[in-house]
Amino acid sequence: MATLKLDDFLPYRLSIASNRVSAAIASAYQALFGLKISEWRLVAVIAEGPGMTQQALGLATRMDKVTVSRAAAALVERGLVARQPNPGDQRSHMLALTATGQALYDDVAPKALELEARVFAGFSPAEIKAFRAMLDRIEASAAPFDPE
Amino acid sequence: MATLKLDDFLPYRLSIASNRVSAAIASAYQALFGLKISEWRLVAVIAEGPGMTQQALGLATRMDKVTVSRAAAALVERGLVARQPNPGDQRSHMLALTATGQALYDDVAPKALELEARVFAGFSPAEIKAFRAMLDRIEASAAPFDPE
DNA sequence: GCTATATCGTTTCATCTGAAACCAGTTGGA
DNA sequence: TCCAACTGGTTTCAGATGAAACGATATAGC
Repeated sequence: MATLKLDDFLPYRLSIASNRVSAAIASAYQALFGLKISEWRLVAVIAEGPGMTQQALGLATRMDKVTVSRAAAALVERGLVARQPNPGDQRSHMLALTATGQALYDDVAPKALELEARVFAGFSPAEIKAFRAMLDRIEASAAPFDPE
Repeated sequence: MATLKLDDFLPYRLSIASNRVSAAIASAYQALFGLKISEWRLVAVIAEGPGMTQQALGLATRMDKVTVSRAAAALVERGLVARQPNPGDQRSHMLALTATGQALYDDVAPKALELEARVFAGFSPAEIKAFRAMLDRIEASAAPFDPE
């Protein structure tokens, strides 16, 4: 009979570790900038490459279009993001950071990197590289089940 | 100015990988056995060591007591778990698998291990060991932020 | 061109989640 | 032996989530 110790079950460990990290990040962003993770992700991607539609943002952040829609609305509401008309398609808009949004990003990004550094403190660059590579492979091998 | 590519941000990658794996497992359990992940975790822990209270189960599964309460109620309702009185404390019960519950567990456990194997296919034992160790360290270094 | 179908984004709704209030039972201190 | 404070567990409530329905625009086939 197969026996299974929950603590040895990798999907469980992965989930616990990920939830802890997410909770840490979420509360830091919320406290420091009033941003939810979904909003922060949008800001980061828009900063990388302005002028994306929500659909493109959804792909880039792997988030549901509903989540993107709500996060974008919140950012526009707060004046961090502006919508420009999309000449080629009137259903969508191009999103870009406002000056305020850019300033916020310039403020948030270092904090994010610092948090990351804190969580992964004590890992050598080689270990981090290996970890990243494993996440890629896991993501790929679990993707088929995930409709998205 | 610090720049941050979302795709290079480890907490993000960790979250995506974990969510994919969880989604895969959740849908498999739901389809095969009608179990949610919280319910499955309870079954696994109760099988390991019967006669635990919900409070102990919460610690063992790192789940909220509300989640444990609901999962336990569902399992009792389905006749997979039975509550025995706890002689030392009438507020709580000792939970154990029924024969049906045990049979289900015997059925579920191999499938779980198989799914895990599929997701982590292509990883050497050494890689898996290293990965597990990194998850432990991440969990520990993110824990201080997490009130639980 | 005109209609059928597909797509972008928002809204609705049903579900899930955990914080806080709650009830029942337990414990410690006067 | 009381009663105040505490603990195990359930219920309530408010917020978050995503599937499905929707409105508006785009596109393809005729």
